[in-house]
Amino acid sequence: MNNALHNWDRIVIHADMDSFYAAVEQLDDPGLQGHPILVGSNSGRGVVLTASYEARPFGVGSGMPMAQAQRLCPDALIVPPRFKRYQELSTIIMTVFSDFSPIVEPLSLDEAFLEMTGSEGLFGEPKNMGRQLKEAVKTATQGLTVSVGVSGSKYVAKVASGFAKPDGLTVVPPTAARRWLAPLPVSKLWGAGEKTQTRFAAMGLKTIGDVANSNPSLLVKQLGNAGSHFYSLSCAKDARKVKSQHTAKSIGSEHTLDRDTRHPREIKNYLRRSADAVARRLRNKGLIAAGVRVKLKTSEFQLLTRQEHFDEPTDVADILYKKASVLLSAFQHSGPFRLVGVTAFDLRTVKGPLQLSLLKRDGRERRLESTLDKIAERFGEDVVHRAGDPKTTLGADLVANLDFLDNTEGM
DNA sequence: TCTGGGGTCCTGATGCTT
DNA sequence: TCTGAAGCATCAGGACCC
Repeated sequence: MNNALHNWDRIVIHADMDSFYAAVEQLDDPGLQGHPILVGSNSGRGVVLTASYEARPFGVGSGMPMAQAQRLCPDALIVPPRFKRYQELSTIIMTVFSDFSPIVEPLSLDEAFLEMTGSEGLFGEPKNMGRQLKEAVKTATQGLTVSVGVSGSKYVAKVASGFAKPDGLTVVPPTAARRWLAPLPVSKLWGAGEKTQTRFAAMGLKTIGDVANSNPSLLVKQLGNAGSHFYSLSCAKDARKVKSQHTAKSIGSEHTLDRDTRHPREIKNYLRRSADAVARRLRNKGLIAAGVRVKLKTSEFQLLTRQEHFDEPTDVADILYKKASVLLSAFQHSGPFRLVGVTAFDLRTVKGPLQLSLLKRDGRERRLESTLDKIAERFGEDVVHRAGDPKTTLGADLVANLDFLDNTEGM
């Protein structure tokens, strides 16, 4: 092993595509290359999703209202997003990542952590790992660039990947991490947004080094548990593992209205649209929801929520909608509202939802559970998931003929 | 100037159970 | 049977991230 590796207990890579949506648009349409472009909706109340690097010197960035971005950069071309295409390229990129490590934790379509500990034999020292990863992504996507950070923890790797964008490669050995972080502003602490930064400022803490040299018990007193979290990060201590398994905890759909409204009928139309979208996504992912939450945003940007559990988990749009409509009447605020949303939460994997609801009626669900467990044992979970879908032959069979279940009792 | 949509996690209040 | 405390679950809201 290389001598330089003696100080590396862990090797973590954070890879982050450079202005991903905008780069994809420029890749697919060479006429856009070299021009400032803004990906996002140009209508009504849209914001910039991604600005190309040509647009950024004008002060334009993600999350900025489109109207404001256009004023700052009048020559910019506005391109509506094509999420399907971004998803396609994301799949290619994640496949490249998985060629480098069996443990990949995607954070979004365009970034991920890779656990690289123990792969020095394959890819050489950390810097070489980063170089090869960048090259592989560029080749697989026919030209997209990725910025890569390599260090001994997720946090430092993440800060490092953003250090030399675009097309950067920053390697921070674990022993140098605390020193490397020290001069950076507190805004680089993961989880410290605007509010927290204001509180740090009030405490006289401007840099990560200031936080690392401060009194941790004072931080806890001022910021609660987050105080000790930020203190650990500032000292480059972050033992969180890279996790390849991700299970969704909630699925939501929300709409900002073209104009604010206080009319229940209009709001219910949006509830219906959102409930349909959520139910579709639940079914696509083979999930059912045990509860639903309604979200309203007032004209003054106050966010209000009401939630409730179902008697039994569901993925049916109509049930989501009906519960959401009931919740709507529980809000004290009469509007007007600018945003309406529906979120399904407390998600579970489908285990024959249709059959379960049918059998619940005649008290046979426990038998079904054990039957499905047996099927899973013999044929794998995937078969059980497909059995839960009435569109499949197996699912249809199960639904059509409940006697099948009785006959499989002795399986 | 005027603030999207998809999420996650945390905290404090409240209510239920033991 | 009543009551208070402790523990836990749920809910609403806030903050944050991409």
